[in-house]
Amino acid sequence: MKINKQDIIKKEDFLWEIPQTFRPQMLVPARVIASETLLDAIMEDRSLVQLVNVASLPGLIGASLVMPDVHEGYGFPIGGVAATLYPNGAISPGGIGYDINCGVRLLTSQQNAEEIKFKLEELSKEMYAQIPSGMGKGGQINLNPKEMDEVLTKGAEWAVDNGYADKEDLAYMESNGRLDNADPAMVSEMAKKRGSDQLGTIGSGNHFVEVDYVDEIYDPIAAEAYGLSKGQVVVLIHTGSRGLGHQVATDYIREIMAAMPNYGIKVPDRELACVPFNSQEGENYFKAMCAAANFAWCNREIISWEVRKAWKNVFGADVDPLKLMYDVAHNIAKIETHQVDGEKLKVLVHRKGATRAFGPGFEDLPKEYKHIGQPVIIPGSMGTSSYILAGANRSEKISFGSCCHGAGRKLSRTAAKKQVNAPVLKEKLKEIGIYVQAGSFKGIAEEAPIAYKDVDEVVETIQNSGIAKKVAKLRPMAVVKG
DNA sequence: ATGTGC
Repeated sequence: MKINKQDIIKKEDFLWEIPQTFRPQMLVPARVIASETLLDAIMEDRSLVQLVNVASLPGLIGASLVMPDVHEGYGFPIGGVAATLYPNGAISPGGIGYDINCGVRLLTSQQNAEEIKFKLEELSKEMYAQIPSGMGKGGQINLNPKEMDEVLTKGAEWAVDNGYADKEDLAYMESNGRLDNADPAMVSEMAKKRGSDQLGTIGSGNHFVEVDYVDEIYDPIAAEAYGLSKGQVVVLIHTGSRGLGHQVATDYIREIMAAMPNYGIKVPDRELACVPFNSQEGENYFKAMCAAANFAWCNREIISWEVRKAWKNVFGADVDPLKLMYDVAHNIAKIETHQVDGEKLKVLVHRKGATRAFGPGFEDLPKEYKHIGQPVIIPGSMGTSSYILAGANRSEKISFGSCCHGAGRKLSRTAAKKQVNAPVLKEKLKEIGIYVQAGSFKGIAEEAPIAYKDVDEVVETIQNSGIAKKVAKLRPMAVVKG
């Protein structure tokens, strides 16, 4: 299948549509949120073919959607949103991704960039020492089976109960860092074993811990509500459920592929394997996915503990504590209520490389954010800007309350490695005041800024589409990578 | 993304 420009209709500025009539198996139209230039870039890979494939999944409603940072992924595009009818529509592990509850959080300090500049190199080294990173790497905490089950059930709350964090953090996390449908019994022993020493570790690839400063404020009222001010030093943490979530995805993709024929489901790409949510396999996967999501929230909480420890070691025990601004998941499926064609429906929203972005009035928000909308955290690539946005009510109308999740990959990892001289890049970043601490030059090359789309353009497109609005821009000062 | 691959 090939998709050409003439197959795409401009619905409005920044919203494009491949109509349902494009392919007989489509149940709904496929939509793209993008500027014209980004749309051209999106057409370079298989993202739109995958988007059209998603539009044929059983129970899919409204439209299959992609964000301006989209690129191709396993079956589903990364940067995609798919809502299926609950409880008899499809659930598909490929629509969530291998790194279940990969996500981002932002910690805010009371210090400004000028004040900490002279300690930056020391800080980046101390953070690198405190935060285990890299492929297959374990950390300090070894969970016994009972503790593992508690983590899978309680999520970030486990970190609070065990002295790694204060209770206040929980209010500042999507779903309070805990999904109630989790069932540890649905997670394989292999997955538990792989995760047993991985709490508090970032892993590799695009995962990182980064010290940034607030470079620009676009919306002073929202910024004040979120506790952001110009020049302020903040910390971005990007990671997920590590080997545990990966194993859950592996286990259930296999099981669901085998079970699919029993439900008479045929999909255009085997990587879209799915079953009805209310089938045995579907329910088991959902319970395991929720457990893996809880593991990821606990992981980001323990990493925050490590960052806070490094902070005290460098700035002294009585430095003002780092506060959690917010924590968002961007690889997850959630049961939500949405208005579709004038009808209120319960749906399972698959967000794969997409962030929840409900607007003002949304219930699951701390009270000081409720009139602003949900914070959306958009990390850029290494050495470029990141953004804090606020979800807008328009997202509830056109994107099932979702927004983009990053800059979006432009080059494959292999292509990036060919083009980038990592030691030179590391030096160049240091010259412009960004300290990179990485376990491997391979990781630096794969994550080089040229491997990514222009985050400024992606965020501008989001703002113009109306699904979220810009609150602040962040600039990096120090990066810890795997 | 991932103890990097049927």
